[in-house]
Amino acid sequence: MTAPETRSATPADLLPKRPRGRPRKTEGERDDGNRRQDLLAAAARLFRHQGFDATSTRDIAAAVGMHSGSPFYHFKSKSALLFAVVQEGMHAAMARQAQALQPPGLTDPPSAQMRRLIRAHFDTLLGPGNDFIPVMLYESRALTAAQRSALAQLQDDYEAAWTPVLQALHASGELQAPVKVSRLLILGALNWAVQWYDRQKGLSLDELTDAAMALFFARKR
Amino acid sequence: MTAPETRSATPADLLPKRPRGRPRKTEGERDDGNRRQDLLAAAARLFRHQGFDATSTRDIAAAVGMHSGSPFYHFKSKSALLFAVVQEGMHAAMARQAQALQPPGLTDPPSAQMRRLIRAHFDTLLGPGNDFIPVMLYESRALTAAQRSALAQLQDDYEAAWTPVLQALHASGELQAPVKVSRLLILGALNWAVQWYDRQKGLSLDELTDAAMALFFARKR
DNA sequence: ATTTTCACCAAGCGCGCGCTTGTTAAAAAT
DNA sequence: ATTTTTAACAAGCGCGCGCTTGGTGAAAAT
Repeated sequence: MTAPETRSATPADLLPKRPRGRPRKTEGERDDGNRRQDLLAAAARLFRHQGFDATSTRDIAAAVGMHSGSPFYHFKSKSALLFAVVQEGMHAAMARQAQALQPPGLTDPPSAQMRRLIRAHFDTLLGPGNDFIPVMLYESRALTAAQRSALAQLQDDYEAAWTPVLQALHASGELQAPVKVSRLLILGALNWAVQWYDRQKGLSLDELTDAAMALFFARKR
Repeated sequence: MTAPETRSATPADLLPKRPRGRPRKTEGERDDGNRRQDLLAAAARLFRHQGFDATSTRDIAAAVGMHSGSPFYHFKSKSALLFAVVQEGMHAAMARQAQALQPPGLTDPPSAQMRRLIRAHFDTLLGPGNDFIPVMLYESRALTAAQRSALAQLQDDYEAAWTPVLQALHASGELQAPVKVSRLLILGALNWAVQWYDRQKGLSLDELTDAAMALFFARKR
């Protein structure tokens, strides 16, 4: 009889029995590391909904049909896995932001640029399946000091893009509060939406963006 | 030789050796339960700075000079201790809010009422030694379902006070976005300040309140 | 045909955690 | 003077955690 691990409730007999060894690399197709991606996605989902500490590496392994030790082949520690999640999230967020700011949009009025920045931010935060950034916002305390400062660099880059647009809005009188503290308060208002926004509740991301614009910026005279 | 507990690094010999038994109740003075208060304050501080899961009940006991099992005399579980912390925080917050709204302030303009609401909220969030509400905002996931719904009731009461003031500001044109989503976005912006506000950094709570008012509300014409 | 590499399984170690149980000393009540 | 109550100590149990180590079958490289 094959003994289950320690006393787990997930006996080996019930697992999908994936084939061992190398996966097929069909016709030069780059299929490399897609189990790693599976682990990242599962970890992000679990970290988001139960928190980092309340999620065991066994939970993550089970979610992708592995045994408890196997994730450590792909990530050298649980915290390295968390870091990979937040890094992935930030890279996606910056790609989405770059798309929102790319020409020809750079030439239209500051308020239109701001609307696209906010809309992109909501996509990143609240779009379907986007668990990576919520995890970053609420679980990064579990990172090591080195990982946290690497993350802070990415966050600075992301937030820096907001400053020139806010300065233009301040110059035109549409933004009445100081630029620096405005950026902090505005991003706070947006980030907090993770706590209450529900996609099924009839408020679309476009409507939410409209509300935010109306709240923060005066109509031009 | 008195063996230390299990393998702890806190041998009984090094603890302050508090007197056992009942504390003195000097001349009818109500001194009851002030060790319980010590535990609450220590737990709030530790929960805030290291998170609930990363704080052991041994940490909390050590912070008030107790042995590891003693906190369970005052609180029947770690999560009950967390609940007591957030409950205490909410009661203090509502008392501070009631003071901000008490007559004769109720008769002055909505914008002045709103300023006092925001200022009171910042006191609750960012005032010195106020760890209770930050713990509530970021650690309530560790509560049981029953505790969470009891907490939600208190939060609803607290937030309900904002609605009539926002409605008045909307009616006068000072608030341009819908009231309901405005309340969510505004409270988000304020709550997020816990993440970045630093009392030593030269921005006072009054200045912060000014900035928030300028950001959210248009000057009356 | 043989060797090497990859991606996992199988088993379990040691540690720190929340919490319990029995005891004790001082204060309060009788 | 005796009993009861209070607030803690002393010791440790059992469990689940992160992580490790050795093995193994299939694919890839030679």
